[in-house]
Amino acid sequence: MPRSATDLKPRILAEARRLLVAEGYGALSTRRIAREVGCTAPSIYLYFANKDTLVHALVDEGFQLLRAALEAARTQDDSLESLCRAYADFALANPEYYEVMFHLGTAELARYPKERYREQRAVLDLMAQAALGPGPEPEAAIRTATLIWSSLHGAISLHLAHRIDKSVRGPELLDDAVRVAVQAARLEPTLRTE
Amino acid sequence: MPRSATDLKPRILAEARRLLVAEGYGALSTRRIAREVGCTAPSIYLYFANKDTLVHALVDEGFQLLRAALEAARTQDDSLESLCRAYADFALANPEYYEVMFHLGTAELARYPKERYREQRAVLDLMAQAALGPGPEPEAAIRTATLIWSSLHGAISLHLAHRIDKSVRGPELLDDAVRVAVQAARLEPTLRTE
DNA sequence: CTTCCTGACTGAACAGCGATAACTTATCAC
DNA sequence: GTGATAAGTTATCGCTGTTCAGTCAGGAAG
Repeated sequence: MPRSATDLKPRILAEARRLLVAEGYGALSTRRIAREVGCTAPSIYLYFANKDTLVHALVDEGFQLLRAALEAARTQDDSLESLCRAYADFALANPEYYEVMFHLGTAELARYPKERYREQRAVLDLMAQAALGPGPEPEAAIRTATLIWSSLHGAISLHLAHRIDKSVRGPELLDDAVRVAVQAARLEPTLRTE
Repeated sequence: MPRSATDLKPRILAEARRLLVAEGYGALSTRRIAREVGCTAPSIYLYFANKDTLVHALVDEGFQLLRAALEAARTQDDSLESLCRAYADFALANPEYYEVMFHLGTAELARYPKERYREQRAVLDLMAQAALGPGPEPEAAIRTATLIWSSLHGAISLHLAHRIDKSVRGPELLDDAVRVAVQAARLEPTLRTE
């Protein structure tokens, strides 16, 4: 067996990704990844400082995928609604990614380096542009985009966790959430002064 | 050291609650609880089938607290807005409870017995009543209430996870989310047919 | 050809986790 | 007193993330 030139790092990452998607976050253990890849657990620490940084790499991947999905949607239909729908579709199509991106416990999440929040910001900026255009008030746009985002995230999050009453069908709720988000964008300027 | 009559079960539960609130979900381990209580880890299994059921007991506690908070708010001001605000206040005042109630990983969450979703339903019913009153269409009320709930939950969830852009102040976002939720309740009947 | 170094990798180990089985002990009924 | 029952223990299993000392291949230098 050749020692080097195995390019272990991408193989570890690939296996982590595969395990995440196939068996969920709970199946992500350094030893399991190592076994699956064909090396020993300590080898992982040659390429990742700890398990957190490995998981964070997957989080980053998730945000890249999400951003790509949103940008693809925007080239087809540059409306806020289509953007929201693309966001929801991404979450439903990649629940494991969405979980690792947003549902890590607050403790794990706190270890995610703050600078990388830029990835999220980029996603938000897409929404902000769609909501208000590149207007003269970027702060208001971010505020509105955050509101839209949180509305979407709430419905998606409850839906993925199977916490929605059975009499409320998931897709309908998501449709409604998108509509509410769009409405929120229109109403937001007037909400505050009401 | 007296053997029996120590009433271990409530002490275990109390210590679990204390650890959850003081150090977060990550600090909840059977061994830690046992050490803190002054017994050994297997003793916990005399009163709880496994760690899940212990955690689920805390989840139930959380829902009871939430429900009590909502009902208290309703006696003061029977409006949807005050109910939403009470919900948000509960989450911000008890972030650890909110985390254990809603941010358990999907795997852990799937083990929570479905019958106990009634607790959540009760909370939802409060919102539904406030939104539409005890009208003739309970299904529509539940749908609207779910929409309101998801909007609130999204903003709270992102806020508690510190995922809100620093230019958007948390309380403002929550205020906006409450307003959007209230608007959603008013608009919901017309959303679908738009 | 030998020596030495470097970098990749491993085996063994540590502390902690949830959980189980087998054992001991205290209490109470008879 | 004796036996049953319940409560709590010790010891253990298999798992986790992580560290450390050691091993071994490949290449460079002499």
